Amino acid sequence: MSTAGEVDGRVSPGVAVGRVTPGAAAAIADARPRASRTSPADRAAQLATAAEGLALEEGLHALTLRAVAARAGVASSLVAHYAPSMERLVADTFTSIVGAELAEVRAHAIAVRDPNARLQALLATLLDGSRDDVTGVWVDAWSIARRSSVLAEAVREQMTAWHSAIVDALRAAAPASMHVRELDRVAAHVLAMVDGLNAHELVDYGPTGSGLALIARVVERELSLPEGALTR
Amino acid sequence: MSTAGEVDGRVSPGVAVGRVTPGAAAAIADARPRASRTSPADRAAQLATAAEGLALEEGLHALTLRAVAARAGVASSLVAHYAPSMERLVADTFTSIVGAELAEVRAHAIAVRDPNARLQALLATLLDGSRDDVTGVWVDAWSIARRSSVLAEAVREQMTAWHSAIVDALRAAAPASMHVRELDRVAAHVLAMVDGLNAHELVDYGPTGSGLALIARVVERELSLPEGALTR
DNA sequence: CTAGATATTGATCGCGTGATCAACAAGAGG
DNA sequence: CCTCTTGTTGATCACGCGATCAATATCTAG
Repeated sequence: MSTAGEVDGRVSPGVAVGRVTPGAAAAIADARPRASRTSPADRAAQLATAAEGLALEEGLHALTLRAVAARAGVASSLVAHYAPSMERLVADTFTSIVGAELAEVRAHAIAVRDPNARLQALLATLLDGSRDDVTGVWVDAWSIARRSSVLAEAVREQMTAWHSAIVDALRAAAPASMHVRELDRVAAHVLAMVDGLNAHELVDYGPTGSGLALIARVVERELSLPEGALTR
Repeated sequence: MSTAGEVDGRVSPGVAVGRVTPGAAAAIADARPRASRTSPADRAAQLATAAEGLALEEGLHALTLRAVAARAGVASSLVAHYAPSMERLVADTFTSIVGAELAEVRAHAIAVRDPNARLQALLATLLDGSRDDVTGVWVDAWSIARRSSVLAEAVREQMTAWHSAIVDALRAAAPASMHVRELDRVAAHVLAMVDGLNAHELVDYGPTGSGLALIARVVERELSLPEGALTR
């Protein structure tokens, strides 16, 4: 709007209509059937799903207005309409993905009765390499979070949630005499190892699948469990 | 020069001189005194230094032709002239930074006579937070390596180098009865924890400085050292 | 002192990014 | 059936990216 007359790269100096005719330049943009009119809540959910899938498949870096729009079959301006900014979209998508993973893993672990077996299930699930996509999102997040305080905040929240999930699993398998402080320490140890080992596996470093043995060993000692209690 | 006539954003349809006059459009690009003519080796070294500084200060993501050129006080095309591609520049810069860090830390550790004190010095140096910039480069590298096999290869090389440096330090402090396989296992454990804890610290997660205690505890046990041997 | 070799440059291309906004159209309420 | 709210769109802007190449400027060998 305003400043009239820029069309086709050429400037027509005399034209000062006061308002541009936007369609005049005619560049094909999307060539897509118009998206059906939907309730804001549904559309927001659909865009979130598209963003999550994209991030899992291509990484957080792949979250662009146009890429998310294409995956949802929608104009890029619609994505911008629903997301206040890309920084927020990235942070929210991270939270959704990681939050869902935590809920899923937690549910999977809770289904196991025996505390030792449950702890083992939790650790094994975290390290079996079946969640490389989520691990990739974590690593992307640590990297991007250095430049995005919004994402950094989201990352800290999810790490705290994971920490307490690990503490829960540890407590059930630990002797009652263990204090909260000790459980926190062991949980921090486990979380650091899980994150480190997963980052390593992401670049195909180290013998695959050896991670569980490493962690199980130290956790068994810390919780005074018999050797091999967490590796069957 | 070719395809004539594009100047100032306007297209003069009739002009078909066969060759363009490239300078005609006159857009200010750099406004910088011409860089002194230098030997290729010196210039390459200077550009590498600029790239390393930039990566340490702003992350591997900040490595662009134009950013490196600006820091070196040189035209961006000169950077492109010396680097076969940005992917290579990024991988080489990563290798330089991390390789230098390893050499430095190694030298610092070797200067310590007592094996236990040396091991402690190594671990403390890795975790004291004074190398956040290098940690950032590591995290960026893990993230980018997923899309760059060139960088992934460089990352694996440096991880292997670090692994053996840690093994060296462990061996000196370990009982002679420990086998190579055990030392490898403990080193893998330490490396995973260092990387995990450093990633955590990068987003300000967790109590600062608690990392050394965590690692020292497990290493003392694994090497059959007296409790507190690595924490003074 | 000149001529050749080559280090360095500026311009340009084609593409991708986030953001913005008037215009359009589809469904809901009267 | 018509009106109005609002979900949706296309075009556009200003920017930054890696890469390429003819032209230029400088150093050096003869």
